[in-house]
Order: sequence, then C-alpha cells, then structure tokens
Amino acid sequence: MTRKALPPLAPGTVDRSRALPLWRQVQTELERDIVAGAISAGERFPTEAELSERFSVHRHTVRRAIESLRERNLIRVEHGHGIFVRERTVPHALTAEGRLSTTIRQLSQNNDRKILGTDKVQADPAVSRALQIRSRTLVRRVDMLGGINGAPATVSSMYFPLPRFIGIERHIEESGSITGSFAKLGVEKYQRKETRVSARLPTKAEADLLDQPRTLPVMTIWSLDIDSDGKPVAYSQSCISTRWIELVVRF
Amino acid sequence: MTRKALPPLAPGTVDRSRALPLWRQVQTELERDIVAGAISAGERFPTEAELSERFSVHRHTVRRAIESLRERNLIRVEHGHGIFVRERTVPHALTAEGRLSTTIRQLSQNNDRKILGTDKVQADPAVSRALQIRSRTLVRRVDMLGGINGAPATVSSMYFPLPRFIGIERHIEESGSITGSFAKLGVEKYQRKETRVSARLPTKAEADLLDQPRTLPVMTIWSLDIDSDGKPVAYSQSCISTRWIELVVRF
DNA sequence: GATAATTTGTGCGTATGTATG
DNA sequence: ACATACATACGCACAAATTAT
Repeated sequence: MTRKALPPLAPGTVDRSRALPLWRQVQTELERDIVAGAISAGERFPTEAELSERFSVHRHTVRRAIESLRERNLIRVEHGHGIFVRERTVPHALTAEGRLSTTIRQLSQNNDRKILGTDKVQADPAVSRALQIRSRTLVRRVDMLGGINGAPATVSSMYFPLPRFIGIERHIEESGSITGSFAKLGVEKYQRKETRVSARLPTKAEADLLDQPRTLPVMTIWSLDIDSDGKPVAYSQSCISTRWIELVVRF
Repeated sequence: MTRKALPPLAPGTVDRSRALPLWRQVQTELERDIVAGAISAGERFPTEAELSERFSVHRHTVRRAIESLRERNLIRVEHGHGIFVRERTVPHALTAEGRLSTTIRQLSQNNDRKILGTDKVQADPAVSRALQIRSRTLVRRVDMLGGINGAPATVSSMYFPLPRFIGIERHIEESGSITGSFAKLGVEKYQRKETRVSARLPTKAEADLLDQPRTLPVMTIWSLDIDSDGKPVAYSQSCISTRWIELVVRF
C-alpha cells in the first residue's frame, strides 16, 4: 500500500510549554492536513509510529489525537489495517417521497442497482406484521445491491405482498426501477409511511458485498411503503454503508 | 455467568430428510424459543457448542442459523463473549420538537440525565459552521450522560454560543432541563432544524460510559437547534446506544 | 501485568445431494 | 449419460476478543 508523505513539520508546531495539551496540538495539525487535502479522502494515514516520530511525541499522545478525529468522523480506523481519511459521505434525506436511489442519483456522479436474486418466501413475523398479512403467507422477496460512484453502498431486501404484485421481480429486473414496476402493476403513487433506523456490524456476506471491513458498522433501515389508500405495498430492509452515506432529517 | 437451559428438544424437531435445510430448522426452533420467552430479553443464549450439541448438528450449521437471527436483529452476538437476546429497544421519533429525553420519559419507566462535565472551549470548524460563528470563538460545551430504565443509553455533547448563553451550564445542572434553561435565558421556543445520522464503533470512553462492548456500534447524531428567529441556539452531538434505542422517522 | 480458558470468527478441505445444460 | 455449478453439512485448525485466575 503506497502512502502519501505528509508535508514536513513547520518549526514551532509543537509547543511543549503546556499552554495547550500536546495531543490537541497534534490533533489540530492533523486536522489542518485533512482539510487542506494533504491526504485526500479514502487515502491512508501514516501509521501511529510514523506520526509519533514526526511530532516527536509518544504514541499514546498520537492515539489521543486520532481518537478525537475519529469521534468527529473525520477519519476511520481499521483494526490491524490502518487509519484512513473518511470519504465524503452522501447525505440521504429521509422523506416520505425520497427514494434512496433518487437521492444518490442527484448527489453523486453515478448510481447503479443490481438484482442479487429473488425468491418466493414465507413472511416472517416482522414482515407479516408490517404488510398486515397472516404469518407465513407467501411474499416476493427481491435482494438488491445499490452502488454509488461505482462503489457498492447498500444491500437491501424488499418484500412485496402476493398475489397483488405477482411478477414484480421481472419488471424490476427489466427496468431497474421500483416506481416504474409499481406503475405497471397499477400503483400510481406510493409513499413512505415509516422508517426505523439502527446500526450493527455487517455479516460476512454483507461486508463482502459492500467491499468493506467487518468492523465498520452499517446502518440498518426498515421502511414501510403504502399506496394512496394506505395499504402496504412494500416492506424493505436496507443495510447501508456508513462509509458512503449518512442520513439526514430536515424539519 | 449463569445461563438458562433451553427446554428439552421435542423428538422429531430436526428432520434430516432434506425437506428443509438443517440450519433453517435450527433457526425456526431458536426463533420459537425467543418469541415464546424461553430466553428473555438481554439474557444469554447457549454457546454455539451447546447448541450444536443440542441439535446434533455441526457448529457451522448453528452459526448459519445464528447469522440469520442476527440479520433480523433478534439477537446480538458479542465476539469472545456470547450470544444475547436483544433487549426491546425504545423507538425514538425524530421530529422538530422531540427531545430525546422527552421520548424516553414517555416510553420508558425511568429517565435520568447526568452532567459529566462542562467547559469553555474554542469552536472547531464543524461547530462554528453550524452555529454560524467565527472559528475558534469560545462556546460552552456541556457533556451529558442519558439513561433509560437505569441503564446508560446516550452520551452527548451540546455546544452553546457565547456570550448569549453565559451560565447556561449552571441552569442545566440545577434543573436538569435544557428547555427550562433556555427559557431562563430568554429563549421561549426552539426547535430542531436538522439531524444527521451515522454510526461507528464507540471509543473506549464511550463504551465504558454506556456499559457496552466496544464491538457494539453506536449511532451518532449531530443536530442543530434554532430559536423562533432561526438563530442557532445549540449544536449537539450525541452518541446513542443501539442496545436500547432505535430511531424512527414517521411521515 | 501475564497467562490461560472460554467463546466467537475465519479459512480451507471434503463429501453429498440438487438443479442445469 | 455426463459435466458443471451450487448450496448444504461436516471436520479440523487457528485467529481474535473477552473474562477469570
């Protein structure tokens, strides 16, 4: 892994007179490097040892500074791998109409969606409650992988009630559009009713799909879509990489 | 660590005729145990080895079932520690008026807030941008620990612009109420303008405060509060345990 | 602080049944 | 009938995180 060398240290950058804690001086200096673009987004930071050398401070002092940057989401620390400047995340606004794909299409250069697979399955308790159907009724499940700027960013499973949406998986595969597929099956308008957000570590499969370490948390979103009559039309569970996306709620 | 023994296995629970994959049979059985309350929320699961013994299947087969339960947030797996049934999380609605403390007070038996400390600090770039003040202006920072049902659930830092809110930390310490403290300083009404959500692993300090393992992600929330004139009155960063709280957006 | 025991995480190898062409 | 690919299941070994001694 190549690593960009930081600019040489200006004399007097570290002031040992105890006017300011050493770690805070290191933090300020590193922050300056980040915002100045001396290390660009996604790129690798010097190791703790190198930084400790550069600032002539103890490794623990560097760690304290690093921790402070991490708390503020400026960098990302991967256990046993390295320290990385965080990629600029795309803010996804949670609104009744907003589709994740739409947001991403607007805010990023590129957006793509790939169907990972589809299956007819029995609704588990959570799905059946959300879709207001009896437990173990058959539903259509479609698994998708969403990308942003060429990088995989979301893994989601959508559940559609049957028999109302028989064949919707073929429409989605052909057009790639959920809205379009709904329209073909007679749903002109639909909107989000509720979204629940939590976070967890990804499963191995999810981490592989998202091309990220297992130690980087993903946000999980459960959301329910309803048609204009208030009838549930889709329940989806998405797993969203915190590497590329942050959620925004505006009031 | 005491552990509740699962009820003995009814004969014929595992069907090796390949009508259904073994791991799915195990998953169904464990799910039944959870919803039936054979193991209650927060309690420890049998280990992989014990489950493997109980069902007479390979450990990998158990792991496959466990993973499926984990994806659906029914259980929580802690590396090197054990498997636990997830606690019932309190849904916190993100709205313009909703304070986290209010939600929790409504939905849980108990809610408490403790001031961890307070300090006058220079605004870093993010804070100064949010509060619309010049960088390095002094602001009042108040660190708080929020609890729910006696368990620590949130760690947050609020930043108040100075000199407008001089002494607000004393009001907060005395009354424990943000709204009340604002009122005493002439802010009758204030509301949330924007909330940004992401997730990461907690720092050691945060994990200690929240009494949770470092491998359980926390959600991070940055939010900006404004008064009725639209002037920023507080910028806060909260770190929320995914163990007790999930976020909800309703439309 | 060092060590060991416990428990989960990961990887590779092997075998078998099922679906597909 | 055969080759191929895939998911399932088991076996073994070791890495990594946590807890107790």
